[in-house]
Order: sequence, then C-alpha cells, then structure tokens
Amino acid sequence: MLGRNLCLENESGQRRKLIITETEAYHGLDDLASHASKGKTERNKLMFGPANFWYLYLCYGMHWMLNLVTGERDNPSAVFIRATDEISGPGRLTKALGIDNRFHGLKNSPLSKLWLEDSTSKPLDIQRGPRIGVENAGPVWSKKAYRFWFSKVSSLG
DNA sequence: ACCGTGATTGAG
DNA sequence: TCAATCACGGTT
Repeated sequence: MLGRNLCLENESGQRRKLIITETEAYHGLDDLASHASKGKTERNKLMFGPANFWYLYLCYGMHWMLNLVTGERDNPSAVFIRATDEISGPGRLTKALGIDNRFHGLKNSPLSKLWLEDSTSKPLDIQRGPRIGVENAGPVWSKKAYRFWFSKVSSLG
C-alpha cells in the first residue's frame, strides 16, 4: 500500500488523491497490539471478515483511524494508514479528508468513494521501525518493526 | 509531561 | 452499572 494513492470522492463528485507515505501492519490474532488479539468483538468483527474492506474506529473519543482489512476470513490482519503526502498523522488525515465511520465496513472500491489505486510514483527509500502508541502490547509485539514509511519517490511520468 | 474526549471492553 | 483502556494530537 505504500506509495499507492488513497482516493476520495466527495458529494460534488470531486476526487482527491493522496500518496500513502506511512503505514503500520497489524498481524493476526497473535499480535498483542491489534484489536483482534482479544478475539472477535462488536467493534473488531469486521477484521475477521474478508479482506479489502475499510475498518474505522474512534480513538480517544476524537480521532477516526483508517485501516484496510488485509487478512482473509478468520485471519484478522489489517493495515493502518498513518500518513499521506501533505498530511501527517492518522487522526489529522481522516479529519482533513472528512473520513469517519460512514466508511466503516465499506469495500475498497470507487463505488464506496474511498479506494486505493496505483500511483505514478514509486517509493525509493522504504524504511521500517516500531509501531507508534503500542507500548503496552508487551515486550515482543510493541517492538516489532511493523511501521513502514518513505520520503522519496521516483516519478514514472 | 499532561490532558481532552467518548466509545469499547470486561468485570461485578 | 462502572472503571480502565485507548493504533492521537495539541498544549505546557
């Protein structure tokens, strides 16, 4: 997903496309940093469904967090979108784009007005490191280098 | 370092 | 019921 475009269509039919520059992986039932690690609940049940659906949840009562379910049914993995070009921070991203729980459970598709597509740019310098804000996920999972980002792109014209 | 803010969760 | 938690962001 890094380097791909996050695309949004508003009520007027205008489209906005931003390059995804930072993501985090949340990897299955074992991942103590993942909502899914405690089993299926009302909030996270979407993660246990098929891949390619948006998973939104409210964090700290204020910030909508945008994820894409990536694991197939009963394999609750997801990718958390933390930043794009122009917008840093997962909460600021959704706020800037007007993304909230209206997209929760919708498919990654233009029909949902929120979707991914290939970009004309490719990341040149992908880096990885520990995920943010998961210090309480235990000594192993809090340190996994499951955050990915880049700063340079090559334009394919 | 601290706190706003409110849904979610599991315990009782 | 209820208290603790929380994949953040802005301010001290």
